[in-house]
Amino acid sequence: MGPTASGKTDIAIELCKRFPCDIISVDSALVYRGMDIGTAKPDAETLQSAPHQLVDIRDPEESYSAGEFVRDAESAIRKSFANDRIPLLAGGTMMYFRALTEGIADLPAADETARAAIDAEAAKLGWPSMHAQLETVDPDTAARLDPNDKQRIQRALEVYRVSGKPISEWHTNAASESKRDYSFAKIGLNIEPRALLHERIAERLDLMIAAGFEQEMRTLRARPGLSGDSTAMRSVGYRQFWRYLDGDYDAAEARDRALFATRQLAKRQITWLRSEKDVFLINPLEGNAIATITPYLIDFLNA
RNA sequence: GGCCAGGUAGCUCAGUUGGUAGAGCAGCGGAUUGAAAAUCCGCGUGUCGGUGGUUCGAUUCCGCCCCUGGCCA
Repeated sequence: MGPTASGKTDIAIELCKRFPCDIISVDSALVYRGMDIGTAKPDAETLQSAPHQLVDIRDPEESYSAGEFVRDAESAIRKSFANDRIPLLAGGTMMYFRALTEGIADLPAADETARAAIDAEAAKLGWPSMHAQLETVDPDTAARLDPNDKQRIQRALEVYRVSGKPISEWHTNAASESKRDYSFAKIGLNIEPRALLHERIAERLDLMIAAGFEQEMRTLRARPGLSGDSTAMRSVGYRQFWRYLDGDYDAAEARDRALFATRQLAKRQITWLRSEKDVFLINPLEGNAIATITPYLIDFLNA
């Protein structure tokens, strides 16, 4: 696990050459078909020689979620073990990692109808008012959410409306730990100092643009079911280039905005990483990363 | 060379009728339970271009100089 552009894919593929691993992607954007360049998805050839589970499993019009990920990942992990292989989870969607390793409450799934209704109300009344509404049905959740945190307020209201039960109650009730007969060796990748990560991010973004990211965007924009509000199109890079193609600003500004968004993403990922317990942290630029990881992994596997 | 407009935070700019200044963006820190590459919260000392002068006090007024842009030669 680690921030974007820290070299996770390369290291995962190297590890596969030394251990009998099955790579399972932990990435909320790689799940989408047709979003290849802007997500830095490994190319077809690489995927052929080093197959990744949970890549290209959704169309960009569809949604995916942490809950679905946990189910899919657990299923892939079981299959891998059944074949006497080692599941290697690789990616940067830190909430997915957290949900998988710490468990996630068994909550009602997303409900498009309820969300649309809440959005419509919020457009009229504003989110602070929706927050006040939440306070009357679920004061505990309202207390921990900022009145402007639309996404979480919406989710809390949605759960209450579709189930009649506050989300805080779901959380406390569903504390049942799923019993696992395996444990995780957490390997965290990070590049320090930050400026070095920023350089890699900029280089990679310019490579994406040179590789035809704009054409990929045009193809996506031609899909009738997609809009700038689509979940997939809110991804880093895609969001900024969508607006560029809308004519809101020029290509140079799109590139800059995408760059900023990527750095901000990396920062949030690093915040998750810092709070992660029992991580074996390495800097891929210092020494030989594989040589550092190998003894750690062997110890873990022996234990 | 002359005239005009500017030179204030990393960037774009606001402002101070003279009491040493503040927004947006960037950056940094944090939160994170089915959208998470999402969503949200917090953090603002910078020779106010330089130098003289007036003043109790100048980033603010005046002189000179430097730089940038435009117009005129």
